Amino acid sequence: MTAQPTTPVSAPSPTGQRVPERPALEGLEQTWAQRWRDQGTYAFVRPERRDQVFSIDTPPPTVSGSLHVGHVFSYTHTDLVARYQRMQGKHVFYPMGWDDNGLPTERRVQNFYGVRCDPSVPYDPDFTPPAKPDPKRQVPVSRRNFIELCHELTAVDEQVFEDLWRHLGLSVDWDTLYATISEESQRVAQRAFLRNHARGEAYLSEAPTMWDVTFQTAVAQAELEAREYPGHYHRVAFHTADGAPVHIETTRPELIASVCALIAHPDDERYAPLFGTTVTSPVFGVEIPVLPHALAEKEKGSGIVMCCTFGDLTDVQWWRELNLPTRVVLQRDGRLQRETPEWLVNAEPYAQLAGKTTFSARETMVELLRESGDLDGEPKPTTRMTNYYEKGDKPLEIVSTRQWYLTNGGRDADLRAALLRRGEELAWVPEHMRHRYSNWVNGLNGDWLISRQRFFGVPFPVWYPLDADGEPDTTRPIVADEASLPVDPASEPAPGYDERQRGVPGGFIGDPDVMDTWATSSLTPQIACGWERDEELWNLTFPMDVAPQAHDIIRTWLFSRVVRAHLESDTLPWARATISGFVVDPDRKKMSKSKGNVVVPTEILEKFGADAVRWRAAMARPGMDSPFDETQMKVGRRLAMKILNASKFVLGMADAPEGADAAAEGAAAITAPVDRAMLASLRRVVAEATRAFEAYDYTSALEVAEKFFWTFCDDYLELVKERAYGAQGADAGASARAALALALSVQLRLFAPFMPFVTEEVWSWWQEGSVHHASWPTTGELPEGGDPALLDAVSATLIGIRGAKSNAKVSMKTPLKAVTISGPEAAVAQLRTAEGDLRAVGRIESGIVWNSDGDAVSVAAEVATQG
RNA sequence: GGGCGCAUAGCUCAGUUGGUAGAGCACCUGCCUUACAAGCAGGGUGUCAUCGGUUCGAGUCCGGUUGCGCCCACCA
Repeated sequence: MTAQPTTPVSAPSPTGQRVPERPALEGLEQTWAQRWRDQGTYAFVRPERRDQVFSIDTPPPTVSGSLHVGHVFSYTHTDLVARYQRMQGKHVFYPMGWDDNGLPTERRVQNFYGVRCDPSVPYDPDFTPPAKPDPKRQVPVSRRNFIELCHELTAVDEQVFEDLWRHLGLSVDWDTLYATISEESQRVAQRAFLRNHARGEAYLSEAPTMWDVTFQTAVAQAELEAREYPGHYHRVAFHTADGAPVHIETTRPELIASVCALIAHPDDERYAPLFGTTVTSPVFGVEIPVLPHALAEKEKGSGIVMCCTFGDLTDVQWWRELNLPTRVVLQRDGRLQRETPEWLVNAEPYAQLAGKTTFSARETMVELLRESGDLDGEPKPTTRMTNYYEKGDKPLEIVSTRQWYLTNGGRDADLRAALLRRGEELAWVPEHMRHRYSNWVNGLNGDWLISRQRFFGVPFPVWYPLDADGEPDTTRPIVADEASLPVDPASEPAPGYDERQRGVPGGFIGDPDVMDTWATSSLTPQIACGWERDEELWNLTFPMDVAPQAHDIIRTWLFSRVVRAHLESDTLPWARATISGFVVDPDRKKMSKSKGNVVVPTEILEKFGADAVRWRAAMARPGMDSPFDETQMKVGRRLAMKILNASKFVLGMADAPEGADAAAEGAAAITAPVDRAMLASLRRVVAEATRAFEAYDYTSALEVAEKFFWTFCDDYLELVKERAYGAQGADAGASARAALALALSVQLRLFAPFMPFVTEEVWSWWQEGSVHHASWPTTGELPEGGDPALLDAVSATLIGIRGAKSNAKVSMKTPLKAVTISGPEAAVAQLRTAEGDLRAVGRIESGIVWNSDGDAVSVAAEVATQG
């Protein structure tokens, strides 16, 4: 047979759909994804009250990256909760967003098209990218051309993402799709910035900042990543006035031209005599003060350290606290400046360093030190941890620049305490993840640097007046009017000015920077919920109910949204944060492109089907990393297949619409004790699954439903099938059929959040509407009075009967004789009520001896020999 | 160095308030059973990392140790 899954070949059901003769998983995803799309199954319909809504702050994936199986798992986790809440009658506000703004997109566009942005190039309306991109010779294009290419490529990427999410069956409302670079997002980001600025929370400051020399932009603390970096300790001599050497150790000899002090611990007796005196630097002969500071460590290196502007963050602190001179030689492009610094006494050697990168300058400097005799011994190899931009591949430098900052508690104890309280107020799933939040907030060392010297991002809605000399006055920024947002100060004149005054003395210039991606994505609740745009939506959805994310993003996205909502609305942005773990490779290593251990989600979706992949995702509890294992996917696929087959069997059993109607008619027909026992057992399952879901423990909800389902199939279904066919008379058959139909209805709904495709398919065979809008099952639907113990006793008896046949290595249809069933008196009494079913399933030909004895049910029997 | 988590069957993991250790996978054996062979039935498998404490009783509670993972800090 090659029947398609929905080909009508079998008994008609009440809805006119039919149960296929050979149900199959193939094709279900396409069929149902299309139908959900056409019918707007997951559209958000606005109710009257906030408490009727469940709103989700979906993480907008970075579209310039690729989705891996970890995303599939974590987005599935959110969808499980969304579907559960929807079945509980909530109007689920479940938007999707694309994070397409920012440096990652720029980088992808550069590589994909072989171009780079050069703001000095004029716009070319007919520009076409090179046919064969050459990464070594990127074509310079205007800012506007570059941004056009960014939009072009993100549109393509976003379609791929959407296709995957639809394939996976995410029940998002695609009508609420947003993008972080969209006009509306820019408007929200600029408006929020203007309000922060007006309240003094956003401010401009000139300060040493972490700087990526490749991307030539400042980087925020949250984007740092410490990596191991190989280097060498160089033991270098400075000299006291009488010529005695003072040895320091450094891994960065190329910065000796930047040295502004030597520093030792105040208690360090070795160097105490030098405090207050000066030494001269090697090669350059600069007079350097020797100063005490508690941050110097006696045990590190020689105990005395050179402080440069700027080698590391400790240097910055010393420079600030000790009021040291600023002697910068390192430029923003990562090279030493060309002009010889005026403070060098011996200026001549500097010519050999001028214009070099730190790496070659270091080599040169070592040679210079060797020649002057100030290098003591050979450089010793070492490995240290160094800060990198998480997306960069060269160590960060520290340069002094003017940047926009947003208060985040890093410099203000009161704000920090308030944000820590927000972390306490927030519900966390799992609970222990709240420590990561407080850990991060307590470790902040400054405000949030939000400006980036890049192009594809939200511009600051700010201009600066130019004085008579054409110099910008950054102390008097001109801010945009809220009504004009979004605004691009690079192409629109400042309020009160004419475009012709741009760049001329007495005129204005636009702020050239853009906001960091996080400065926009920190506002996803505001963007999605219609802040200042749609008051009704805002009141219905904000603060949101849940913010799902992986644990790597607590310090960035999660924290930054808390900051924004706190500053703007004096509230948490959502009541609860749910944290997913990672999918790691079988060796428990993080998946990454560079390791080549990434699993591509489309492949596993094709191979096992969305329901199976979702099943596997649901087995990963919140916050738990889980190793990728294909064999686990097969288990999910088998469950999906079993649901199809068992459902077909149950619905076919009815042989008439009666079975289907029974679910709606109620439990009156269900009289057989074993039927009532099965439903009583299911009643417990419903209670437990509901309790689990309410605690966001979708894994337990699935486990309990699945465990019951296999018992239902293996024991109950086998036990009652002959009776259901009518072997024990009309009433007994009706009881079985009604119980089967009710149990099927309940179980399909229990599985619906996990396996939306297969449950929807089966539902369509015999029910009206979507199972995803059916109500979550309640204990009230299931009749009281049954005793689950009877079902347990039946299962034990069946094991005994089957064991007898299995031991005899005969087929299960082999008849039994001389059967004795033993067990506790109560169990035996219960089992006798199911005698007819037991005889049928066991093919018991003789009488049964009932024996009230022992503390467990057991069966003794002989296999009837052939002939 | 600071924080958090984990350690239970070959693998992945459950184990609720302390009361004789569980599931699935894998493996072995059998069965083409009228929904399902991508199926079904049956089968055994453990010094619960380690040391100590509390207790009549500890996988579970308390303290220490070891190992692993993650986050943060760490450029002399």
